[in-house]
Amino acid sequence: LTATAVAGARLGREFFARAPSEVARGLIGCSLVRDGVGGVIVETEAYAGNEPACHAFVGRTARTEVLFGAPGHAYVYLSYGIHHLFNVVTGEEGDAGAVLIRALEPRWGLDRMRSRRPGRPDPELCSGPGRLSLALGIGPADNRRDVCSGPIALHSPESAAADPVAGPRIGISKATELPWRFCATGSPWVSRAAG
DNA sequence: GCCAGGATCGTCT
DNA sequence: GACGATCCTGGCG
Repeated sequence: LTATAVAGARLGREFFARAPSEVARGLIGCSLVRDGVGGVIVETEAYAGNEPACHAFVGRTARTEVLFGAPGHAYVYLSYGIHHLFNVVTGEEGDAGAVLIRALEPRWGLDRMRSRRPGRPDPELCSGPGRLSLALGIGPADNRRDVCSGPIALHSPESAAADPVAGPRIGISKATELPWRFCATGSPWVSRAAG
């Protein structure tokens, strides 16, 4: 088997200029690739500026400013002092929101992923937001980067996929009632089985 | 297989 | 000075 090129079109600014929950749902089945290394998105979460689980809920600060900015830019932040989590800013400028990419089905550049995560079996390469950042080499220097151009790219699906499964977001303590986690139906590559 | 606990640091009060 | 949008390890059964 040979890895094939990404088939779909690169997502443009307008794709991200919508409510975070719509973008999160729409990103399931799309691909995320950085410098030839990446895979198919199988798990996302939406965060909106008007609900307390979102970092932007506290308003504009040095860290959250990017969330209020133009859609289609990366928001990368340090979680628990250890892991860098990759998000894409959504909504019109001035309207804070983002989508956290939580898991990928690894597809391109597997050898580079494995060398970045020595000793890990393939199912653990990208099955979590911290894990996929390691596998793709995403770090703090990528914060605010435009994903509509440049080395981090998102592409539309090669073919239409089944509707994602929606459920509560993981690892948060506020606004847990919102069903804003989306998983590809039946995918074994998610960080946890979909509810 | 499951669960409890620890690592580690930027950001905000 | 407290708190995480997480991950890994080790103990136990």
